[in-house]
Amino acid sequence: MSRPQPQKRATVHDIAAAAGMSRGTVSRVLNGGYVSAEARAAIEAAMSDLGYVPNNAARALKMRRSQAVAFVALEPHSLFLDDPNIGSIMLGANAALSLADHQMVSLVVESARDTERVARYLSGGFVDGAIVVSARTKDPIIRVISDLSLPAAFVGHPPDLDQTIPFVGIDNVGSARAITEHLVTTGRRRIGMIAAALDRDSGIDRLAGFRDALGPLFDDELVSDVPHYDYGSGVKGMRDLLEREPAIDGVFAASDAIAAGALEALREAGRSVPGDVGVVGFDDSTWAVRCQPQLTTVHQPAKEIGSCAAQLILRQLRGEHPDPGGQLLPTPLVLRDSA
Amino acid sequence: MSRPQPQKRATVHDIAAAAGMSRGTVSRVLNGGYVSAEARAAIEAAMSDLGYVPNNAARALKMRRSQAVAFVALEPHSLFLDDPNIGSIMLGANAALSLADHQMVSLVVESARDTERVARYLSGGFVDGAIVVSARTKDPIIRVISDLSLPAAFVGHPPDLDQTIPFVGIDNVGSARAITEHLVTTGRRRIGMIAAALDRDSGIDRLAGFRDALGPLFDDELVSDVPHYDYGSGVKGMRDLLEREPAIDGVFAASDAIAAGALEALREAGRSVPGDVGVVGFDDSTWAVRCQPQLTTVHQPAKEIGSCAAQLILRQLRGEHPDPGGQLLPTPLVLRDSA
DNA sequence: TACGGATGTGTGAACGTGCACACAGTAGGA
DNA sequence: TCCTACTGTGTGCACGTTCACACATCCGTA
Repeated sequence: MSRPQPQKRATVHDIAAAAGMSRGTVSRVLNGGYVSAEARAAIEAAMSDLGYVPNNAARALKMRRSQAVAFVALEPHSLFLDDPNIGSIMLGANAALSLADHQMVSLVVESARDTERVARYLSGGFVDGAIVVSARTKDPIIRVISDLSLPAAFVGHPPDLDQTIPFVGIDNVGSARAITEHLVTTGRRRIGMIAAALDRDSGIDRLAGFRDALGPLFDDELVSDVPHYDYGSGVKGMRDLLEREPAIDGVFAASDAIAAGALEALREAGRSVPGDVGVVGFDDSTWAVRCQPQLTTVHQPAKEIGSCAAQLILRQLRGEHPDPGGQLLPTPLVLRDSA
Repeated sequence: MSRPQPQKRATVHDIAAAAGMSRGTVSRVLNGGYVSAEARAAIEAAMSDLGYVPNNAARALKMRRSQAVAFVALEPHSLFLDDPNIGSIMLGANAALSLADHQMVSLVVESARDTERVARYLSGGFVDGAIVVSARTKDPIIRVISDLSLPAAFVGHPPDLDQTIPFVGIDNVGSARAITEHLVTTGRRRIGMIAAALDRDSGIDRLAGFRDALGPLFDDELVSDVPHYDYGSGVKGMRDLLEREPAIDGVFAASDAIAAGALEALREAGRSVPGDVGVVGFDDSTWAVRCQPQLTTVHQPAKEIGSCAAQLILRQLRGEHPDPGGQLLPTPLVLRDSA
């Protein structure tokens, strides 16, 4: 009696009894099959009378399908702050799953406690698959998914641990190379980078692309590395670069938020953009159009990434085995005013 | 054969057989009860051997408890853009639920299609309760929750439809009054407001508080209303106000994002802040410290709001009936440089 | 000796579904 | 006339779990 039972709800039995039919017929009304018009009418009347709603838990148990897919956001705290794209990725995934009549459920993992509980949740039959955002290689969630062979898709970077899990992302190296080349071809010569999150693939790859594009022009002294993809880091990073090389005339910021911070630091220092210094960002987030001047940047197709990840799951649920190589989406350059 | 069955997983039966025990004993190992040391050891060995994970769907069916609580975000598209607090609210709720060993699952409702599917999901026994963010009065989700008498809590504004559902929020009227009074007491005389979202309670209440605080100083001409709580709206709203009243010396922006936009418009117009014009915002979001000058604003305790909503659910799950009046959290003024 | 309580274990039923199967009636063709 | 096909309906079982109950053993005490 300590735990009050939730109020009793109508079941197939109840509406079968009310309609004077058997459970089987009710089931056929719900799931298709031969049912006479009168029987259907009687049953539908009973259903709306008693306010019947099918019990998903029972259905999932029997069918071994829940029609739900998890969207697992690891370290969301930093994600929400650093990456304005996470919301768009979620909405993209939701839209795609929605079309296939699947429910997306987002789970956030902040603590070790969360990790364990989410692992239990994923293994428990409440979801048919999982989209995992920004996992680190070592993350225990990956092991669980791998052991369970739960249909999964990774967003952002490949799960080194299990090569059979597909992923979707962008070509960070190529995109960074392309936007850096834009700085070069517009005549910049002393080009620096504010590199962030060098403990993640995205951070490492953007730096690699930068170095790649500059070739002999590359100067180790002109790379300032900051911990996060955020505004504050941008301010700090830019001040740092200005101190090291006052003659700097081009900057590649590893994210739009960082670029926004860099603009602020440049304004402080009395440099004009793009006159004295050309600045480019990465993400094409809301930051890009908010800045003064608006940012030239790399467009991240966040919505498409989400929907692509969803497709990877749906395909696995249909029994297809997507090629494990992973999928890279195009990232067009967006030319605005900052470089 | 069109739909491949997910791979067969170990059940209590399997591990009972492997350990030479009965299902009952296995259940007792999992849920507590009298079990001898040897039996426990044998069963635990079998469990790790076979990689056993309990099936939540079956447990939920039998127990009528899923240990999961939904976090329903209505119109998340505008939320993610407008309200930087939604993430913090989520994390606050998750932390509180996590402590009670409940899984939070976020559901996103964008389309009519989503509404229906989420309603089904909520009624289906996959969750024990629901936290609903920013519902409008007419939202069909409210009806579903009400009909089901699913334990629920609303965030942000009271569900007019069903007064038995508790809510948690802030005193928008009082907070707006307080911050407006700050403008008055610091000597501003021609004070305007950029009011947003006048189709929501939050928008209406903030305007009411503003009017309240000004009393005879209030001038209808000095209110510019914009659709959303975002940066662009702030720029537009401020330009509008400057045109109507060039002598304006104080502005209450309905959100920090709007305030940031207003600062931009003021800079364009060559006004200094706080010298010529004092500007105050609302939310104490990341915008507040990013701006130049940093914003004087109203602190929204987003994390606490989330955790408070979670508590309201947990309390209902324990069988208590929280007073339906709702709960308003304190919103301290944060004095920075913009006014 | 007999009894009550504590400890340990097995068994059957139920949670609410969906599906395979069985059955009944009708119609059409060989 | 019989066999088959199609439509419509009812019944039993299984999904994997928990819980109530029955049973079994051991101990201390009346």
